[in-house]
Amino acid sequence: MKYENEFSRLNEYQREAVLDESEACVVNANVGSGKTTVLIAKIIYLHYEKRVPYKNMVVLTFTNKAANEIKERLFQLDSEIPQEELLGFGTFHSVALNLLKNGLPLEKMGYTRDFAVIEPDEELDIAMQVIQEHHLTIKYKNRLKKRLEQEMMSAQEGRQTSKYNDDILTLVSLLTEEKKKQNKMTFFDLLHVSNALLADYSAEPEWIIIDEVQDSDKIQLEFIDKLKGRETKLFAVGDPNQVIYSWRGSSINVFYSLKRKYSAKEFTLPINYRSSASILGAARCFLENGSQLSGIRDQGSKIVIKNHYNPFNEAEYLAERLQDLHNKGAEYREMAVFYRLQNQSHTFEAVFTKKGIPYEVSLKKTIRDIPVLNWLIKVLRFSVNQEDLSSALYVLKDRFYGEGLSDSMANKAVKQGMVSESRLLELMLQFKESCAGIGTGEDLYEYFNLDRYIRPTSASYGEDKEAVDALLDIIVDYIAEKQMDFVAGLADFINSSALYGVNILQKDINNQADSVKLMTLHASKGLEFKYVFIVGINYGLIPLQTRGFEEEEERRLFFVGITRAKDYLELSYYTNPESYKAMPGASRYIDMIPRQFVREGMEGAEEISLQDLRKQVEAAKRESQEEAAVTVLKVKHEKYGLGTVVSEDDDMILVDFESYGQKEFIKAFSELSYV
DNA sequence: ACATGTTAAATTTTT
DNA sequence: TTTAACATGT
Repeated sequence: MKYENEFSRLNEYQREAVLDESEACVVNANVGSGKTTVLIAKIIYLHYEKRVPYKNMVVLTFTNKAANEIKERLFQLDSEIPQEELLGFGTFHSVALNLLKNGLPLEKMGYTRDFAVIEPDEELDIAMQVIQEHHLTIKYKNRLKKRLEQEMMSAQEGRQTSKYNDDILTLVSLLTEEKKKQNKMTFFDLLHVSNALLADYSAEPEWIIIDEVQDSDKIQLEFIDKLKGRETKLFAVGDPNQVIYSWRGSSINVFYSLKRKYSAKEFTLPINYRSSASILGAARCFLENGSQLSGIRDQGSKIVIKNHYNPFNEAEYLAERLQDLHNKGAEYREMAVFYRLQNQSHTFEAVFTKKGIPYEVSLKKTIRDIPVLNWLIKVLRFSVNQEDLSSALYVLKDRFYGEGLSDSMANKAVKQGMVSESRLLELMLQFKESCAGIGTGEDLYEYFNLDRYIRPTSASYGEDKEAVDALLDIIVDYIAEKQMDFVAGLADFINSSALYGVNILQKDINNQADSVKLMTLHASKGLEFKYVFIVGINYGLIPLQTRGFEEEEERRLFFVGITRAKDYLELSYYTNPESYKAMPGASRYIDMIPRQFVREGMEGAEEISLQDLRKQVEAAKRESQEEAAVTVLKVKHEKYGLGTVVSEDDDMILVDFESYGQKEFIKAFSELSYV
């Protein structure tokens, strides 16, 4: 039988975990040790050997990508699995959504079955409207999103007081009511409402299987607990060394507390198949105390440590280096550049574009990032749900698209039913009755008379129309494929687009394209590349210097980064980081790597010690300072404008500004750029 | 209404 | 360090 092949490739550790019979079991899987392989093998084993139907399993992942990977593997064995068998397979949020849509008595929580899922920004819009309507006093409104998130979390933990003396608690309860009234749930609400309802109504799956369990936050753990019936068995895989999202609510202890809570048997997957011995040797220095990590590959090429003068220099060097690798036969898709902060990508983008190196920046684009689509989605939201007043108000009040009504006019039209104030409002209100004849994207476009409302005279018209056409086509196709009634299908699309995203810009997600990947260390989790370059390893940047400074997490983040590399790892730092966060010179993390795994400099076999490298760096620094002393250095500052450098040392820089006079800055914090 | 002093926060990101 | 919002004073 075909499925048995899945087991023959497992090593003894993996097989032991898959064949295990205990009620609850956690797998402590080292980086690169075949975590997903074991998880999928377990599912296949349960299904084919133990005859557990897929619909009796709940398989929880954190990303849609991971969920799709698992489902795809199952389809490879049997392409005929019906969709509804796999409703329990997906992210925590999508599984919760399916439970709410198909079973849980959510009327008890003040919702109806056709509720809508909203993104965080939309909740913020509603919150602002609530604040305005009830004349609430809220401090730090610019950080409301973060504050709301915190308040929701602390309400979850039963805390009733807030840090500031304002109406935030009133806002939270009014907002909760308003969301119920408008029949909307945020991502948080999906789990929160599910948890509340699961207390009385147990779904009791036969098995709960969890991927990357170390990333679970409080509410997700509660979801697992509520979902788990007396007879439910548990299988969870994770790696305590890869906790990099504790700032989002996961904790390092999740793995062990789960084990204790369910008296789970623990298995370990110790062998890393991914990386060369040199890379693993370095990685071991960044492990949690007491963790083991063994590999099976040979030494491989040593880790290269490079020093560059500044980010621009580095980008120029890297461009050449990558091109060189490519000329020698390596594919661009096997190469990746990791950095700590999003905005570090700009230098690379500019230089790579100039040099014609294909690249892709990993940045998620959602519908909300494109203003015209953000507006259009709200038009559709109100059209299918007339309780959704906040969307209607947004649509009418938007200054760029639609009719651009004033606050009071829009309120009159929407809340007091003065429909004649707005043709667009009429169209939205009549949509449900009039949409019978709509079959194509163009029909939808025509119905709402969108040409008039997306500003045909504006410079962005062409681009906007293209985006609108693309989205409308995607919507119509989606409804056709699901064979749903038009209105219901449209509502379903809006929900799933919030949860799974929509690929409007196909070129952004084309994984087949042979391009270098640029991403933050966080985004690199779960991926692997033949050649990995980690840049900007300066103290202050890696590890990032912050106020609530948790070095442990930064160390794990760096660990995640270096363990992405299969064959070749290159680390670099700047002499002049040109960022107020970073200090000149190598981060401590560079020194932590044992010399035996390191080859310094690129050319030649002779090894240069770290000491020598430091001397070189010092020399380069001195050189550049001497240079600075001879030639007059011009600098630019956002606020003070142009100026010349009067003097500088390791820490301070004194600048004479043309229109301000002299001012001294601490180098590490000043936002000066050389011109 | 405007001027001046004080305080908190800045980053990573999936759904 | 820098910024924006908040707090208080005239």
